[in-house]
Amino acid sequence: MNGKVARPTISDVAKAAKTGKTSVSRYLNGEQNLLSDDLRIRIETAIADLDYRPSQMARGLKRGRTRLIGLIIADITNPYSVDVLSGIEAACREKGFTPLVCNTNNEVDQELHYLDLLRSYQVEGIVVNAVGMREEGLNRLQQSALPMVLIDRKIPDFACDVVGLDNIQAATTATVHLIEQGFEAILFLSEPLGMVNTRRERLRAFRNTIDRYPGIVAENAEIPLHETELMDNTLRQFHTRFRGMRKAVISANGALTLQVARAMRRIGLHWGSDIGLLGFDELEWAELAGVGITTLKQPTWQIGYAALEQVVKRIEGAAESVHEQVFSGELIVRGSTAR
Amino acid sequence: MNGKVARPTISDVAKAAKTGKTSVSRYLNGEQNLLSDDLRIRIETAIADLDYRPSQMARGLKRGRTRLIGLIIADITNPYSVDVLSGIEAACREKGFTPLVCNTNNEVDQELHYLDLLRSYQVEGIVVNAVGMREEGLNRLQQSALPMVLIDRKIPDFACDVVGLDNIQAATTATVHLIEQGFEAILFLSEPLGMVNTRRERLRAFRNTIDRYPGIVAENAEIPLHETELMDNTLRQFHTRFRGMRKAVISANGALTLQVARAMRRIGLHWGSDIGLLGFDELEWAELAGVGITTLKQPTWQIGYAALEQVVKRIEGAAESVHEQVFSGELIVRGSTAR
DNA sequence: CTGTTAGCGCCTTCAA
DNA sequence: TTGAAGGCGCTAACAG
Repeated sequence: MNGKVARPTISDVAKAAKTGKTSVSRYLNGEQNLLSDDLRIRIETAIADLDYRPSQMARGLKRGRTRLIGLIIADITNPYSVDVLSGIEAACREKGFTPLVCNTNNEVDQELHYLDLLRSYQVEGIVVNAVGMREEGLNRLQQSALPMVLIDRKIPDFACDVVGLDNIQAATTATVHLIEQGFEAILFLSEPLGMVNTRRERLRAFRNTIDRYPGIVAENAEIPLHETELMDNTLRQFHTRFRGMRKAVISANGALTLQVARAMRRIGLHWGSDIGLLGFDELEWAELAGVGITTLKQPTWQIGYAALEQVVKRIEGAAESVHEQVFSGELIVRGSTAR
Repeated sequence: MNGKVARPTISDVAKAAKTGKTSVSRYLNGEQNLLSDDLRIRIETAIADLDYRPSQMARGLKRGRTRLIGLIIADITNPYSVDVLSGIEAACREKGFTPLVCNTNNEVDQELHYLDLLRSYQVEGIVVNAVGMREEGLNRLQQSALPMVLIDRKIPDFACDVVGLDNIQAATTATVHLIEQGFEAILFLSEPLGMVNTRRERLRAFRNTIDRYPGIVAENAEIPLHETELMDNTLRQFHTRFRGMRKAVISANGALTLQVARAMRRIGLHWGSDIGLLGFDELEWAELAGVGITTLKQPTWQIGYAALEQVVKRIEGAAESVHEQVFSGELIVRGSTAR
């Protein structure tokens, strides 16, 4: 009466429906029109009776199609990633794939580990929001020749489909906005640029834009996320150095904006009055923080969705050359950049 | 030169190492001590040369052990869920399991869909943060007799291991804090109670605590997350009805706290001065919102970790009766509940 | 329209 | 210490 009841197999269904496995298999694979009504109904009821579900393991083994897609997410704690994930998931559901989510916690080691894992589960494609992934990771990846698309960020020296924000447009929009609001000295804050193309592109667009407006001062600084002292000092100095001018800070991503806001709190700088503040990435709490923080919102969900669409295209054999897809950001103006 | 290179199989390795598949299999399964040094080395290099990875699909099929654990998350957009997830992941890594993350988006349909999916991938256990899941879902679950543990919230009429917050302790701590801070009328705000045990337990503990302090007024209201008007009115009324008394609001979870804060903004109520505010769940922006918001922080990561440990125990055959594990919350005091 | 058969890649007796 | 053979649950020829 107790003990593990073995899962019913296709043979059990065949037996119960008094037919062969092939017909059941056909039924399962949508070739139902090839079956007589009678047989179809028998199979239907047998499946229902036994509460049968085909084993994806066996299917995957046989067909080589696992319908699995690997997701490598740099930091699942980041709202950006989560929103993207959400878009990917929706797309997966629509296309009949199942996402295998791997959180690398911003550690390159984990990235390698998960890459292996995904291969061993024979995922049909991968969507990656990479942290580091150089050499080793790249080699493994290229060997496996798996359909893959990058999100947000490119990997240096690696030609691959990418989906992300139109960094030029976004950074330009943000910068112009600040200038129009009358800010005269602007500090672009980012995490260390490294080889991260998004950071570099945003910074470059920022500088290019400022160059078009003589008299406006452009500065930039690279600050690791948790270097609070460096952050405090940088802001303090920027503030005193341009005393008498209208100043503003652009923060290159959401996680950093949080740190900037905290730092301003600590050193008693009020955004909106003492200093302007504009951050990339929308934050659910942006309107609640003081007079509100102006943000540049990315269409995160769409980015995720598009990324998955792109892998699926590749899985289905699209052979076009490397495909880059960018989405425009949207400026959401709040008190922190008011005149 | 191009075209898909077929993944190497165990046979390829065997061939390359000039031996049989059995030995390779033994090598892979840690029975390396049974192999001669010579053979072991040959296999080792063959594996490295071919960059071979055993197919989990085939393994799963053969042994019935997929090393897959299904995670059903009600809303991946919720920071609570993400933190828990993060703990689960860490534990998975340690125990050698792979999480299959399913986001149900708070939809019962999705829950059923994913339950099927997980079964079809033959996951060995499930960790669930359920939304609804009644009848249908339950039946399917009970039939499958899969090791399972619930997170945060129980499912009515379903005996199952649970890991979550000590709601009584937490709600009591929160309530006592407010009373000690001199608040005389306290409104407990939650989403509709429904059959959600966490909401009910928190509310009950709140009322029980207040009962011990004569003269303190306790109220409560149920407000769906996005009913902004209802929220506004409820707060407004509460505020005017107890004019002249020191009032505070407790919000039963993080998502709701965000809505409460927004509503207070809208109707011009300032937490910390006009009214007290305390929310369950820590928020990364809690210190940035006005004078700061006092929160009751859950050890989310630990909860996730513990949940996974528990499923693994079950997978490995623990037959103890239903196991409930609760963690204490920690009050983080900020400006919103100052005297 | 329907059934038989031969593997997919791996592990596990069983025999050498 | 090693290898050969069978089968996990399923699909895809190939016959009827």
